[in-house]
Amino acid sequence: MELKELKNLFPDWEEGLYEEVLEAANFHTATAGTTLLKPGQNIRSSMLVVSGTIKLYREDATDGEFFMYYLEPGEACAVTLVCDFHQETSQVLAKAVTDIAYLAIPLSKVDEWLRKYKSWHYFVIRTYRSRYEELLQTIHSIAFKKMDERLEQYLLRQVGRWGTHIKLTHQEIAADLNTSREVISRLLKKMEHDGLILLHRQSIEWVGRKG
Amino acid sequence: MELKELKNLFPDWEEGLYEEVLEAANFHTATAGTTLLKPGQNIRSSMLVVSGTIKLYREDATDGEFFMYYLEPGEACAVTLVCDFHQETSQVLAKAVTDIAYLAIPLSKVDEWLRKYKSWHYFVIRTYRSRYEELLQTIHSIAFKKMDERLEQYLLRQVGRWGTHIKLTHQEIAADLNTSREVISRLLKKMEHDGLILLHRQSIEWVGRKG
DNA sequence: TCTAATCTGTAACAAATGTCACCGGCGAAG
DNA sequence: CTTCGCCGGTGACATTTGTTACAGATTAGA
Repeated sequence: MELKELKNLFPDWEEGLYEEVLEAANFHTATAGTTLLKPGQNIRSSMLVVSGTIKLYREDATDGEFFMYYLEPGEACAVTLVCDFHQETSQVLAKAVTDIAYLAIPLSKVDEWLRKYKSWHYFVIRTYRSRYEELLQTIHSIAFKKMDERLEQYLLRQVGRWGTHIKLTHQEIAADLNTSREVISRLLKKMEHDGLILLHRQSIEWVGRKG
Repeated sequence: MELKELKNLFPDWEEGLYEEVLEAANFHTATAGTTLLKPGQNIRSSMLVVSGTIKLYREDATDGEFFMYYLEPGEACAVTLVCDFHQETSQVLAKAVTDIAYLAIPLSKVDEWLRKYKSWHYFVIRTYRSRYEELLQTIHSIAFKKMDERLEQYLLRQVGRWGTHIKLTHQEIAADLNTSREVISRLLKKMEHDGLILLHRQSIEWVGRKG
């Protein structure tokens, strides 16, 4: 992990901070599909994503899991950043969507830098704030939108993230939107009928709105 | 506002912080029903609740408003605490539910103390974190629970907050749960039938589960 | 007192979503 | 090649929630 690369990923930090991070952090890699964080697990370090994409779920014993958000390069996991304030074991599941690389920061350092580096402090707050906004957004969708709108929004985000060729099964989409596979199949079929998408096996192609 | 009272409300702060807060803060009061924060309004100060209860809504131009949470004495509004990092005007509506008293802290001080007082920093983070947890909880309810369960949960929280005599109209409850009055009436009637509550005019009495 | 507004109850219906049953197609493992 | 499991499609139906339309009851105010 090079200094230059780090500065690129996190452009808003102060000078001394980069060096400290490089020194204190452990560089890790993992292959697609790996579970990075299990619910109930004690969190000892925080994650800064270097490359790849991570998916975060909220786990619940009774009702299953709930998709929270993606983590991308240059972002940090808000949950692990502040989870030690009460020694809590956050009920979160993190999975690598692609092959990934990340820096693991010991929580003691996270804490130490808060006082030492203003930019780190802001980074933490900003991370939290943006996640908060995202959650509000999600709530808004669930509370006010119907499934067809949510699905379209979901697909559009996938397109923005990985291009017009969406490699997801109906099952996976249904899981992310907390509904059943049949409902998704139904709505996708309708969207195909409306010329928004093309349905292939294991994948969907976004062709957008005509006119 | 006395030092002793302040220490009581916010027991986890450092010594010098109390004095600074007393000096920098403006003490305000407002009567029940007052709108304390309008969406789009520029936020110049953060609120620390001294007495009474405040209700926070997320405002949206197209789909109306969404009830977020209550603010109680000893708590701070997470939204106003960090809203200036990008000069944003958060889309939030705050209303006094009861007569209230609060301290208004200039945002410059909020920022200054972050670096000066570790306990203040933790206070801010903790505030954010607990709101985050609460949002997750809310999402969970909306995503997984049906209306009857949500209603029961809602009523139970009211009971915990203000006692078994719930002074709310069906209309108000419906607004908080983003549904229609008729649905609430229907479900309440069923709950009465099941012996959970007694319905009066303008109010509901919680009698709990038998056995 | 009379009137208007608000609150609650309810029936009937519409729409959205969840569930069940079953089918055929495809691909991986043997 | 055959079998098995996952993927997608689809129809029928149940359930939940939203909507419309009213009616009676209570309260506030003129």
